[in-house]
Amino acid sequence: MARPRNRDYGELRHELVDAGGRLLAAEGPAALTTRRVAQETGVSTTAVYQLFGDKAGLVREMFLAGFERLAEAFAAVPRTSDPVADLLALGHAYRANALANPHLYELMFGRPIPAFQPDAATAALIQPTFDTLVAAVARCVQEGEFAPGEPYVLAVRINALAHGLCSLDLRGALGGPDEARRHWDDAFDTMMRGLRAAE
Amino acid sequence: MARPRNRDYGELRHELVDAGGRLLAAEGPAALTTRRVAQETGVSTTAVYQLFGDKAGLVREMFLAGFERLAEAFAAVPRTSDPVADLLALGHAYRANALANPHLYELMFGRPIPAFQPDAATAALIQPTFDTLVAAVARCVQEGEFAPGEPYVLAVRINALAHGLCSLDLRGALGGPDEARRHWDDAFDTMMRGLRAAE
DNA sequence: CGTTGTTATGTAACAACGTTATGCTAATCT
DNA sequence: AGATTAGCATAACGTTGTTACATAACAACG
Repeated sequence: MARPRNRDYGELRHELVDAGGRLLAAEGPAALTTRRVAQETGVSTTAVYQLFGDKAGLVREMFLAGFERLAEAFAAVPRTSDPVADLLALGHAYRANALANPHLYELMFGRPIPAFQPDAATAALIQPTFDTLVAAVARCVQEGEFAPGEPYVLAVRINALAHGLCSLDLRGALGGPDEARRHWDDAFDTMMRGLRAAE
Repeated sequence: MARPRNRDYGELRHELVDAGGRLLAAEGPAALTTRRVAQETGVSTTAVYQLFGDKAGLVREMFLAGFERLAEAFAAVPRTSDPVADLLALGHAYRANALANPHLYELMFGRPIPAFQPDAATAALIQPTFDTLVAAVARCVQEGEFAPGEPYVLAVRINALAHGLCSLDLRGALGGPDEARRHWDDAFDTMMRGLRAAE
């Protein structure tokens, strides 16, 4: 009856998201225009609207791709017999991911493109990434390293510190690379000390 | 020989910054256009360019006004004999300020308007606001409540946690108002525990 | 007091943006 | 093979930031 609808699953979709990712990483959110994304991919802007509805739809895909990358970085962190060390390793993976692509990090945790704001459905899709952190915290509690507490709540605490530090770092408020790294490690030391079970 | 240049110090300047602040607070960064700001003030867009150079110049002024407001909120926090309680009060003032005007908070600590990025000179102007926090931390160290440490470094740690929590809160990731408040208080309890001097 | 040089401001236009109406192309089903 | 319809390009619309131009206001000088 009709031409097949590879609309949602075509590879053009992936190419556009990829081009958008490259543009964002290289030149920042201001360079992320539908025209440039289309041009880089060798198609017209119409493709973006056909495949994603509007620019926010494309950005939404880039947003989710960012979280997938973060989830992969988390998955690559080995699990040892020291739950606290594992938690700190997760933190370093989070930090490395942020520093590797600052603009993408801002897209994931800030709001550099006013037209895009993750809705509830989108927010739900990134929950698994956060759950990795919750699980690592739960291990620390179960093995008696942390004082008793609901792992989810403790994870929020750690997440807040991590995000705050990355945010300051990307703004250049933490000094040079070495100094920034020291801030990170020392801040997590303090946080771990606060979470530790009483001796 | 010439007309006086009230260019930099006229009250029109203040009116435009004010109108921009109202627009940002009420409708968010997408509504902050030079045309609307000019229209609200009853002048033409040219005035913005004459007084501020470009849109980023106007936004820069709004940015600084935001930090002045925060500094005032900090100054209104009374100083008691309990330095840790005073520090926590400073934190609550920070939080209240963020929740009172989320869009302004994002302008101050995020990057919702790509055209505006605070340069080094602008960043230097907001240092005094941060110094208030450093001073409060220094008291905690001097009076033996906190373990010895450089106050500036400890303040960064606290600032990171505060910003991370506000950021999550404004994104709605902390649940309802009561739950968000509990997250804040508990997170600061943990941080204070980590900073405390050994008994 | 009028001329002159400079500033303040409005008008109108520019390029670039997000978006959409229109229509051609080509792939699939009957 | 012909009909049907998704996929995409062309070209336009309205809005954005910005600027060239013109005009009006004002202070200093003759």
